[in-house]
Amino acid sequence: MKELTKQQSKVLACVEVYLNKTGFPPTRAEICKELGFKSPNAAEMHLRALEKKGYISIQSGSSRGISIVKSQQSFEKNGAQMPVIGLVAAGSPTLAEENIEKRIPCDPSMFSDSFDYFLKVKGLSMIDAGIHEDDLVAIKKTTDVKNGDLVVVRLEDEVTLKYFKKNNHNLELIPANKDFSTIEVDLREQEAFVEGKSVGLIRTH
Amino acid sequence: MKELTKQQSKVLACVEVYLNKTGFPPTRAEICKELGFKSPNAAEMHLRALEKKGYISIQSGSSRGISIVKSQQSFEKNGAQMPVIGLVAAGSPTLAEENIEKRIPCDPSMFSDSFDYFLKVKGLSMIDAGIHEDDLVAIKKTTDVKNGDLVVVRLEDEVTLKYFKKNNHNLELIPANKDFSTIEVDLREQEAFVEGKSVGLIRTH
DNA sequence: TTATATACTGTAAAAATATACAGTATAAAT
DNA sequence: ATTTATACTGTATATTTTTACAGTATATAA
Repeated sequence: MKELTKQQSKVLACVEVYLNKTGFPPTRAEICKELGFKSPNAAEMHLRALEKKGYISIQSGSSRGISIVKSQQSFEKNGAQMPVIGLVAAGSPTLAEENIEKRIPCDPSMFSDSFDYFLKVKGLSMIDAGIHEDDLVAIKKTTDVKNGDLVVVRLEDEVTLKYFKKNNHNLELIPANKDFSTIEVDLREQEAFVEGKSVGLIRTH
Repeated sequence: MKELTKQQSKVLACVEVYLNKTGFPPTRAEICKELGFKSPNAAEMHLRALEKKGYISIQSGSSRGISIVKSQQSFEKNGAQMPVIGLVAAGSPTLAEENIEKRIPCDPSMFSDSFDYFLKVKGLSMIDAGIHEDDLVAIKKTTDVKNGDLVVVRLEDEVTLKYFKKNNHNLELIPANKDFSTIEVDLREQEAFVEGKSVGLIRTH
């Protein structure tokens, strides 16, 4: 495959980003706007070059008739890359780039319910539920949880993975290990934030 | 999610097929041609209905500005669908269609090593390794296994998932549950076929 | 010095496209 | 008997979009 010039590479990336974001390809004018060109012909020329080099194909006469033949990066591959977040002691498990340990190629719909990220398990508090240290628990971001759900809860600056049980203002976070004790929270005295619930688990052997 | 009428369903399928084939969405006129309508307004009305019901979104004023919000089938998935095979008592876990319980959308490279299928775990013999009944163990087809690997072995017509340990002609298949005992095989007297080894595990909560 | 390739601006026209409006037809519901 | 929902045809137009053409500028190679 022929090498791309710096500008051609930018244009290809622009098309891929647009496609990812909207689900359909950009027009010449939209590429121009994104990359700061002032003439649609600038985009046109780069697209023609990309077509000649085999990276895209252009359906002549069709609006937005661009399709990616060969993605320049592993970018927008086949499947999604789901982020893995460490169970950090301080703060909530956010999807900010600096908290992402790595990404795993898999489909967000691989479990019965969709999920948003993997949480890497620390400690042995859920071992009797077959959840080991370094297992990756698939978390769906939601506050809609029921008693008995395996949930991610933030208490102060501590994030924990436990079974959920709530009666009025009394919240119990129940471990699955007899050496650990249930965390009891009186919601009138302390706040607790439900970050999400587990919909599945994966482990690498 | 609201139900679709027969025609709306056809139009949505048409959009998905077109998108799969070309990489960009169809115009109203193209939908008409595909489905035999004679007025672009026919397509327009169906698209509006699909938008109202939440199946697609339409970027107003943009040509081909259709994006799929909720695919009607699991159709047009990009990623692979990995087969799940039950740990059948008789015969080896083959990939023949009749043995496949279902398929899970995920990437064969999601674990450190690639795998070929999921094996659905029966029984509690590996529970101390955190492997529960109905967990899906990702199996890589190989005979290249080392002592300590978690392997799928076939003895006669029995298939089992155990830890592997071999010294000369003495093979031990070790469970992870003190209520089960190690299976010892003298390879001079009985054959044992290594079907593959586990590279990971997934569980749906 | 003269090409040659890259990288654009600026304009304009033809073609593609979305989309509104005015109808028609049919089956089911009220 | 009349409304309501679905499912279209047919036409027209404003807008979007592609795409050709005529230039400009700069760096590199011959």
